[in-house]
Amino acid sequence: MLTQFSQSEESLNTFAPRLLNWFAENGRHDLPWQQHQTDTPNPYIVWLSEVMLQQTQVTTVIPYFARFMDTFPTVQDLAAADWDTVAEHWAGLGYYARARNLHKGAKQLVEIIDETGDFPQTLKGWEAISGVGPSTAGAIMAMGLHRYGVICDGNVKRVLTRWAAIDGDITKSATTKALWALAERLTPNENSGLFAQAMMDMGATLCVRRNPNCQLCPLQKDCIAHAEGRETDYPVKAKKKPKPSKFSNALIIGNEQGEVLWLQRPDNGIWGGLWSLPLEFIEKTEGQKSRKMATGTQKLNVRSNEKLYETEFTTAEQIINDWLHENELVAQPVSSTLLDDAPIKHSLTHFHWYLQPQRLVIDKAQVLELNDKLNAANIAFKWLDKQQALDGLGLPRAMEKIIAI
DNA sequence: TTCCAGCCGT
DNA sequence: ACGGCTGGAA
Repeated sequence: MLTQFSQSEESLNTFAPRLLNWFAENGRHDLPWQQHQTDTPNPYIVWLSEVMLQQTQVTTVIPYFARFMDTFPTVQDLAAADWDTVAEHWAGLGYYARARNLHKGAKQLVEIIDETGDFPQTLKGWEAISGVGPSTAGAIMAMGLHRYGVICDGNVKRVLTRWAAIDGDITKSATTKALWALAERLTPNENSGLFAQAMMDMGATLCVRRNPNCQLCPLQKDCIAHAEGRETDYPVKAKKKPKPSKFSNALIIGNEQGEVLWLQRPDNGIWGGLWSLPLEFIEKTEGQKSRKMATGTQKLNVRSNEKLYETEFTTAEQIINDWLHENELVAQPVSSTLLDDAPIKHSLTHFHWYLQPQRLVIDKAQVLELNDKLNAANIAFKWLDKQQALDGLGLPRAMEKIIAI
């Protein structure tokens, strides 16, 4: 079965040489993960940088990459590290499942290296590593091993949907398939690593989402979207649903030494594996806030739709919320201004989150009681002052915002 | 202030 | 098909 492409054979055949020529003369060659590149490619550097770059821009990744390479110069160093050290290095980059998969992947890689003497050498071998999917595996094959590899990430999809006027929704599997087929058709057998870098660089610097710089583009003469003046109509994506809003109290529970209680979040869900203040989900309806009660303790009127939020309590938060309620302890709102509450707004993938810091100081006996309850449930927790928390814990940005008040 | 991109796991 | 985070741009 011959796949049909909207571009001519001539255009398909000259795509790679035009792009490679542009990259050689105008591309970026001094990114940190490129500087480390020599005639002997380093799969560790490519794997680490590609995972960091999966959902994050180059300028954001640069300092994180430098710090990772400093602390974990080899995959063995990363595999041997404690999770908390890895989390602290990743904190702020977001999508923390990437960090958990990276750490797990390092252990998988070390096991393979111990068995075979080297990193995986095949696409399938890399795709078996946690956190490595088809595009990252292709990038590692091409740039990390100097073998043949095809990438089809967001940059590539933007370039190709414009150049070939592919107007299917790129979130649909049929369109994804077509884009991969085109990417494979265009990737040269030689220098697929340079080609991958060139595609990503072109997409990131010229063929950008808004105001693409078509004048400098080596693909301009046969770009269908450009010919139609419809560059920004591509790529086609389904419209997004509006995000709902959620409201939570972030409990700053202090002891008499001025230390605050921190909880490690479970691996799944928001901020998985990082540290957070205990959260107390609240429901906001028609301007009224009502305190959310954990299962089994509700003495207040329970609304019929409250179950929607129950699963969002972690076990630790249920214990703390129950204990506070039993002891009739109520935290007081902390305001950045004297006059009114100023919740921290934090937007996540599919909802906006309003976090209201609330403070409460408990005495020595209460601390011991709470510690006992958390220990009994095997909860990971720490009492730390602000600076200790900032320096020693992997904190999500939202927590940094809260303790900055 | 609001909107948006982005790849993998489940 | 959906959830996950943040910084940058409009």
